[in-house]
Amino acid sequence: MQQNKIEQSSVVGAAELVPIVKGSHVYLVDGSGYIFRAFHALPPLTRPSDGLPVGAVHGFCAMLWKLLRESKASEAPTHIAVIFDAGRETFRNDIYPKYKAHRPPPPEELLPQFPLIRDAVKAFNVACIELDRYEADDLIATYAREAVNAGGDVTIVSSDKDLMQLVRPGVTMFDGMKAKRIGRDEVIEKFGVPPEKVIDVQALSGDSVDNVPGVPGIGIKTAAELISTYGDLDTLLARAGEIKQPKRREKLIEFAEQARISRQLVLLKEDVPLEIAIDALGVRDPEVDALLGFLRAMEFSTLTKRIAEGLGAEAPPPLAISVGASLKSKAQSTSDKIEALAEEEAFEGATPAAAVAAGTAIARAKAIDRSKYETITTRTRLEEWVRKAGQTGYVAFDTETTDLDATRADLVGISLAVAPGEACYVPLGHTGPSNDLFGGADNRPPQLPITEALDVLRPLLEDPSVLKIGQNIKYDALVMKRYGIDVTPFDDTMLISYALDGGRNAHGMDVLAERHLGHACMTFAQAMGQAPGAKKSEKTFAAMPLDKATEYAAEDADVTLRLWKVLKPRLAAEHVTTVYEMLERPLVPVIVAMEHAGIKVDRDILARLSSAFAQRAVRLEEEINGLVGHKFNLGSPKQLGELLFDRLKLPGGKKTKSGQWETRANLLDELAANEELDGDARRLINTMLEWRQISKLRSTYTDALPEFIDPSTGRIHTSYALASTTTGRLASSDPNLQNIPIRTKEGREIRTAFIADKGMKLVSADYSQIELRVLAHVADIPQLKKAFADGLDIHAMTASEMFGVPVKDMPGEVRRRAKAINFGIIYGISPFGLANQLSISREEASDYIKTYFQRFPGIRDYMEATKKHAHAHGHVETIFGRKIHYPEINTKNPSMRGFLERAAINAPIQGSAADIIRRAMIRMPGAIEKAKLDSARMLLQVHDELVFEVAEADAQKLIDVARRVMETAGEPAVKLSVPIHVDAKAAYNWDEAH
DNA sequence: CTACGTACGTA
DNA sequence: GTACGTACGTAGG
Repeated sequence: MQQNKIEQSSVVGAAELVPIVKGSHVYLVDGSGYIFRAFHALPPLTRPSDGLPVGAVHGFCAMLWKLLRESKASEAPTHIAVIFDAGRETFRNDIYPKYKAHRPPPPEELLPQFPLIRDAVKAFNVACIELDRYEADDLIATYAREAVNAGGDVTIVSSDKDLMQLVRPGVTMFDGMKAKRIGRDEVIEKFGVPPEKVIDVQALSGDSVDNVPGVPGIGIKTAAELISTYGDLDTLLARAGEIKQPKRREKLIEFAEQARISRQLVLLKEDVPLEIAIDALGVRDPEVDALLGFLRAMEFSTLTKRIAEGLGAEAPPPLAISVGASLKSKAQSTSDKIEALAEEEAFEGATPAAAVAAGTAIARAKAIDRSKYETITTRTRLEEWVRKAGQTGYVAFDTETTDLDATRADLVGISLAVAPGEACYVPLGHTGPSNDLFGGADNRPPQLPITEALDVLRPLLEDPSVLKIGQNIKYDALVMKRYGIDVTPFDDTMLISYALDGGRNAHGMDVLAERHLGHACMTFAQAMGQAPGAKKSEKTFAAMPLDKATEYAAEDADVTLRLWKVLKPRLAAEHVTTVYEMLERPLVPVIVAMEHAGIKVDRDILARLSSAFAQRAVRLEEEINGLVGHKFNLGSPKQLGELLFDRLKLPGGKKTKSGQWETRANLLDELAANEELDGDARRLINTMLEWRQISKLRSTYTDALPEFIDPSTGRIHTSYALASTTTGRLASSDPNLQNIPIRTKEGREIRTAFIADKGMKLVSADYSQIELRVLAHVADIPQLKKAFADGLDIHAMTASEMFGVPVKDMPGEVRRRAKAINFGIIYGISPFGLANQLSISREEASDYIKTYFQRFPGIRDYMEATKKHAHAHGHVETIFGRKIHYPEINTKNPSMRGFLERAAINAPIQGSAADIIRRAMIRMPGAIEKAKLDSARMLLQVHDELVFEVAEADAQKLIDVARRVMETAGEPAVKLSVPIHVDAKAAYNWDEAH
């Protein structure tokens, strides 16, 4: 959300084109190179309030500012761009697949800084450029060539030796960190040859970091000597036989081709198809508010001040309380405090543990007192609160509405909190108690008109320099979006808690308040009171009197702020900042957009199905009644169980733990397959199963879904819970669109009711076998990895390994069993469960498992290691570092322990897959925008599937984009050692698209 | 009206 | 054997 704002401003400035002429000076900054160098060369720096690593961001901002403002007039840039590497795969991998293959992933502290630096570039109103399949170096080479051709000068801001080949008349390099120019002489000093021969030297010497092979045994020194003697690489290779040293001669002859490939790898491409013309890179003034807002949000106070002065603007007040700083300056005066804050860049910060302690102390210092909250009904008081929040730099924020469903909720009020105990409530849509049929319009309490209040609040809620803190802020953001307000930037205490304590506790506000503040929140029911007569469903917040509403609403904001104080510092202390910043927080605006978009549903199709199902159910019911001889409630498992096992005395009955007969579908299936049963009994059971299926489809889907269609748009807006599962998966509700039927013919018909809008298509893209691929990767199983690399049928391969059956002409039953075992492994297999699934004996299942582990000992080792880790640490982790806690895993209760162990085995696999698709979703809007697919929107997520809507003509293009984003979603943090495959299809309804 | 168990839809 | 949400019947307030 913050990015959007900054992007807009840079787009505005991009309108004017400045052609390159003689005297133009183009600065091309190697962004990726700078990030790595700054990260390793500069001392680590963390944001005081939350410990987010920002050292590279700081170094980058300081360097960029210096370039823009402090270079000598003769060297001042007329054009400037910062250029980044787009992704891991480039055209060089087509030439040489192993190029840069051994690069380890960037360190954890660096990951959150990549997007921040892109934001920084935009905040400076400087063009931020990257292009898929090309490295930053190629873009730099291309821009440099264009600039020189047009008569301009070029400064490449980088110290990367790979760029030295570009130095020539008109092109120099500048080391942004050492503030040192690199010209022809410096290149000769480094390589022993002039710039135009650098690639020949590199082709010989290779580069172990980039995995450029070169010629073994030849380093830069020897290479330079050889090239100087023979003139260039081709001549050298042609005349290699003349070389005196025998070793060197042999190597050069043997590896001649490898040297030529190496030259191709190091040679920069000077004719990249540019998306942004060089004329569009003209230097623009920064947009003051956006830039200072960004710097302040990073909490660089000295730099903010310096840049503010340079821009002739007032420095914004620093964020009031960095936890560590406030600790340090406890007994100081306000002015001392501000002075202390001004030095916070030098301030190393309290230890993370001390920051946590301080935050907790602040949050708990003042008791929660509902009588102290202010009700705001005048513009002046509201403006005063907005000013206070602006000065503080953060504000807890909560909305009260008429409905729990944000896509249909109307705003009733907004509460704010700026410090523990300092909270207010702004009523906006209270109707007063409704004692009559007219909604009590006459009793409407005095309130600020909603449009006026929102006009005052909007600048605060959209202020890039003020952090808005919410508890499940997705809800509030969605409500505010419908009132035209973008809440940005934000933190979410629910998501912070989820990153910290997933598996330890739930993350609703009442649970968190109880756990972290020892406070029992006022419940909604308490606030509403037990007004007699009124039905609960008709009680909305709008009817609540203002005094009660203020106590309830302002308490929520107060509690949210206190929770933030307690929880935020823990992110850094417990090493999950990256999880929060990379997997949780950026997902919020994406989900808001998806929920807001909704999916079109054809009411008529559902209605038709519903009545067809109803007729069929009646027929089946009559048939059953005929067979049984009397009526009974088919929907009652209790009555059915008694009928089948007590009255008809059918064999094979099992009881549930509450002593009831079990009547689950797969049990009835087996019963019906029993040859000894008489025909009527089997007919009864089969009819019963059919009735259940049809009734389920009708009640859960065809009858229920139309109720969720928004009458004005014809679309269904589900709600995604971001913090309700233990593993990191999302959950969908109201309605749940993650369990729309697909397995049976009747069920699939329901999917045909999910349709694309006029002129549009639905695109469904789903990961193939993502969890098994994750398993192959994390457990490092050679056969599985090979099978995926070769694109084999993984279940057939498993069967073949286990039973020695060739894959060709394998009986379906054999493959089915192997498939069940593969799933069983993911679920933390047990003989009991496998036996149940396959309807075989426990002994047989036990044998299967034994055979499996003999064939894949690595899987057993992985499972044992996971269990051990869980017992030792109380948690397991996904490949992205998400922690899933199992505090009870050492319980003495064997069946419970077994359950938790299986869950702990499953969690890293399911959770890693969930993290991968989260990353894909986070990147998707940007990728769609970059591909100029304006018509495309992401609508749904079903664990391993994403559903989009797109103009018919763009469907194929979207498929390409979605597939690329999904298949590379783990990178660069994690590159799986198996390929990831995504299937995608477009059609006019969900059934055909899947 | 709520809480729980059972059944069943999805990945 | 993992992870969910919803509908329904039933027991108890």
